[in-house]
Amino acid sequence: MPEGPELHLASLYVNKMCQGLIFTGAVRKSEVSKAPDVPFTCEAYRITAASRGKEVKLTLTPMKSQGDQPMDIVFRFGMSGYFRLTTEDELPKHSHLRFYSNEEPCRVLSFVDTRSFGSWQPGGTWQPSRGPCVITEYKSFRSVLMRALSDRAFDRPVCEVLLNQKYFNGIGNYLRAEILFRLNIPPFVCARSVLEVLEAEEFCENKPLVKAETTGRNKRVGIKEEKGDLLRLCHTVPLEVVDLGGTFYDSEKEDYSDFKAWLQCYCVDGMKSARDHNGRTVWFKGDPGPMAPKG
DNA sequence: CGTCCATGTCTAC
DNA sequence: TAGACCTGGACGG
Repeated sequence: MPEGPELHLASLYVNKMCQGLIFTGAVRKSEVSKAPDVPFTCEAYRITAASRGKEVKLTLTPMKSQGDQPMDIVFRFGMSGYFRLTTEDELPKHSHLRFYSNEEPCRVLSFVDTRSFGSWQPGGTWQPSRGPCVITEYKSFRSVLMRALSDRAFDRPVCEVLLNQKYFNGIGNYLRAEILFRLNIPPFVCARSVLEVLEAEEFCENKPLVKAETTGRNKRVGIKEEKGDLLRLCHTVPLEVVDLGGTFYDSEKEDYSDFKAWLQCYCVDGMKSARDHNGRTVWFKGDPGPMAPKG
């Protein structure tokens, strides 16, 4: 699950489910987790969440200022992380970090991570090597990127650069496929050649967001960029998944059918796939582009 | 039973 | 660039 949209949905989930809840006691770690202990204990505290790209920050806020300090914990989700609020009886398998409510019987907010590639950092801040969030910081995402095009990082194929979290914080393997597919951009063209022709942000900021279903009039007139350019789609395509959100993140039974129906390219029958230079599968349609790995 | 694959980093040679 | 870190589901024999 976890690319930018899932992390953002996770923050919405925590804020919704924990609104009005009071948590108490220590933050507890599973026996098997090798991640750091969270040295926080408090009689009564609240939990709120925020997301930035592929990170979620939980803020634990003591209710009475009796010397207890608030604490931030920054999570990365690896390949399988998510949050769930359950009763103690129904703790999910692989619940690795737990926050206990003061209810009777109590409920538990769990960080669940089957494969344990995820991580957390108590007292943490957003990872400095990661750039602005494509979902929540679009404007600065765009300006940072447009000012950085001389970076050798952009010598790489665009499909690989889209996974570089220094510039595309929140984009992952399914989003890169969906975004490039929408614009018919071959995955293995040089990233800089795609990006250097884009307009500076002031020209794009205030353009109205045109929905995928355009009017017949727009089609007839042939308005250019009705979908937006590559950077705009790095914002709007993840937002589509966020809007899908409730249906698969919020429900108890994991139902991916809406999400699967939303995918147009990633793992879709009839699409091509190839390994990129980092060994990850990239999905696309048509021409792979000139920088495709040989063999 | 086995092999391959997975929405991601992270680090060592 | 290759391997490490993990669990589990799909599929083959």
